[in-house]
Formats: sequence, C-alpha cells, structure tokens
Amino acid sequence: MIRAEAADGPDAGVPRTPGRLRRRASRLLSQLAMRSDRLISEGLARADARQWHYAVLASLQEYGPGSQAELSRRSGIYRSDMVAVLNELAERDLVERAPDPGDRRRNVITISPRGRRHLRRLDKVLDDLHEELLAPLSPAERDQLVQLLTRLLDHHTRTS
Amino acid sequence: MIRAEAADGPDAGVPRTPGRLRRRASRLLSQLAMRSDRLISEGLARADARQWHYAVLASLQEYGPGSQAELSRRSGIYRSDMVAVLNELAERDLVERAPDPGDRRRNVITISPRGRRHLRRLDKVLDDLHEELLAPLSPAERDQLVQLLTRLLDHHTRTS
DNA sequence: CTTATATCAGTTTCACTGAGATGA
DNA sequence: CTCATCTCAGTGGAACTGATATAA
Repeated sequence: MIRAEAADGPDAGVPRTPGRLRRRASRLLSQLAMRSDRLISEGLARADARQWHYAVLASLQEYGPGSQAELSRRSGIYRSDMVAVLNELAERDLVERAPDPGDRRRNVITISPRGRRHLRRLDKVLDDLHEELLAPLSPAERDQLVQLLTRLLDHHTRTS
Repeated sequence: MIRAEAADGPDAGVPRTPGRLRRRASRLLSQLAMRSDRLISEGLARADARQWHYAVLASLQEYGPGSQAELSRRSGIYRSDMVAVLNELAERDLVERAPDPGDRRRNVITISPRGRRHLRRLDKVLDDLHEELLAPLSPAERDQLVQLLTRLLDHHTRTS
C-alpha cells in the first residue's frame, strides 16, 4: 500500500507549501492551453477549418490586406508555415494571393467575399466554443481573465 | 502601399468587433502558454533540468511515493513517457525505483535526499522565473489569475 | 477473462531552422 | 552589398497511439 502523505518519513514536521506544483502559473497555463487548443481545434475541424485559417481570415478582416510577412506578424504564424496555410485558403477561394505591383518580392493577400462568409461562420463556431471553454466564469471574470492574459502577453511580446 | 484599414472596401460602414482576434481567450492562452513554456524550459535547462523533472519531483514531495501510473496521473505526463523521465531521474539518484512487494506489477518511486535538495534548487529557479513571467501583475492580480486558471482547469479535467 | 501496469517502438503535430531564389 | 520576402525541405521536442509482457 502506498501512502498518500509521507507524514512520518524524513519530511515529518517539515513545513512545506501545499499545492506548490498545482498552483504554478506556468503549469496552469500550459495545461489549460492544451485543453483549450484541443477543444477549439476539434470544434473547428467539425466546421472543416483550422485555427490558422481563422487567424489569417480574422486578421485580414480586422486589419485589411497584407503581405505574407505582414500576416505572419499579425497572426503569429511562422512565415515558413504561412505558405501552406495560404495555399489551403486560396485553394478554397477564401483569399486571393496577387503579386504586389509596388514591391515585387511581396504577395498581397486579400480576403474574398466567400472568405468573409466563411469567417462569419467560424466566428459563430468560436463563440460557442468559448462559451464552453469559459463556462465556469461569470462575464466579469471572463473580462478579467482576458485583461490579465492580454497584459502578460503584451509585456512578453514587447520584451521579446 | 497596403492599407491598414479597409475603410473604403466592401466593408465600408460595416460594423465589426475590433480586436476580436486579439481578444479571443483561446488565442491568448495558447500564445502566452508558448512564451511561458519557453521561458520556463530555458530557465530550467540552465539549471540542468526539465519541466518534467520538476513535475515528478514536486509531486513526489507533495503527495508522497507512488507507482508510475500514479505519478503519471498526478503530473500529467504520459505513462509512456514517464519511463524515460524516471530513467533520467534515477540515473542521477534523484529518485529510487523499487518493485512494490504488495503488487508486483508496480514500481514504487521514492524521492531521494539528493532529489529533495535538487527540488529545493529548482523551486528557487522557478520562483525567479515566475517573477519574470508575472512581472506586470500585482500580487493580488497574480492570485486572481491563478484562481481563474485553476477554476477553468478543474472544470475541464472534471468534465474530460 | 478482464483489467492495470511498465515498457518500447512508432506516428503525428507543430514551432522552428536553414538555405535558396528573387528583388528592394 | 545589405536586407526583406517567399518558398521548401528538414529538425527536434512533445503529446499521443499501439502493442507486448506481466501480474492482479
């Protein structure tokens, strides 16, 4: 039989912080992110999409057209991987990829009407998935969480 | 030249939520988790350790000895991968792996005095790294964050 | 017989690297 | 020459799968 607490071992009487492991912010973050990623990507897969598709389409919708390098910066997707993502999106006519006349190294990526429709669908899907993800939190708490995460992320992207 | 806003495109006058993408909790979570993971694992690497080492040692310290399957549940490491982690830890005499006399399928893993010393060192390292990770937040906000993340994670582990 | 455990070999996914080609 | 951009081929780590052997 295995004891759940080493109450009489060499630790007997030694004060220690309980739950140190479980309460480490870094562990909470990565474990929750893993759950969240799975939830989201499974949900998007059911809608025949991937997180990356959404990231690119949403960034196009929000900030307008851009070069691939630009999109890469906006969405956090690696420039190397962006190629494949855009191939998939262009294949389905969700975006248009055209050479930039002003700088012939660049491609200008533009969201298509069909892409906009697809994005609206994905946004609904994501709203539902976030409802599931954040279910235990009140609206105020959800705002708080987003606030805190945003501040942390901003801090670490500024000082990258 | 690429416009930052498609103010006169087909979107002209169409109301849309700004920052929808940037404020999605799922994206904030996974991006921040990635930064955090990198910060932590680089810091631990400098102390010649990995997150897994810490997870196993801390779980042994907090909950006492256990079988490999038990440790797997406590620390979130896959049973398949646990073998290699324990090999590394046993190699450095940080844990002891002995067959359980009560159940001969099991190994009982125990933290060694050397393992305890190592864990104390890692805990200091992690404290510093978390100071860096959570730098922009006040102590109260850090508690809030841990609170919120814990509630979410608990909810999603219960309903897994 | 079914279940749990420890182990190993292999797959998949994904961030990331490196290098080549083009052009500013 | 330098730097940025797009592209592709490949690496490395980590989560996860499947199978086998052993024993409860």
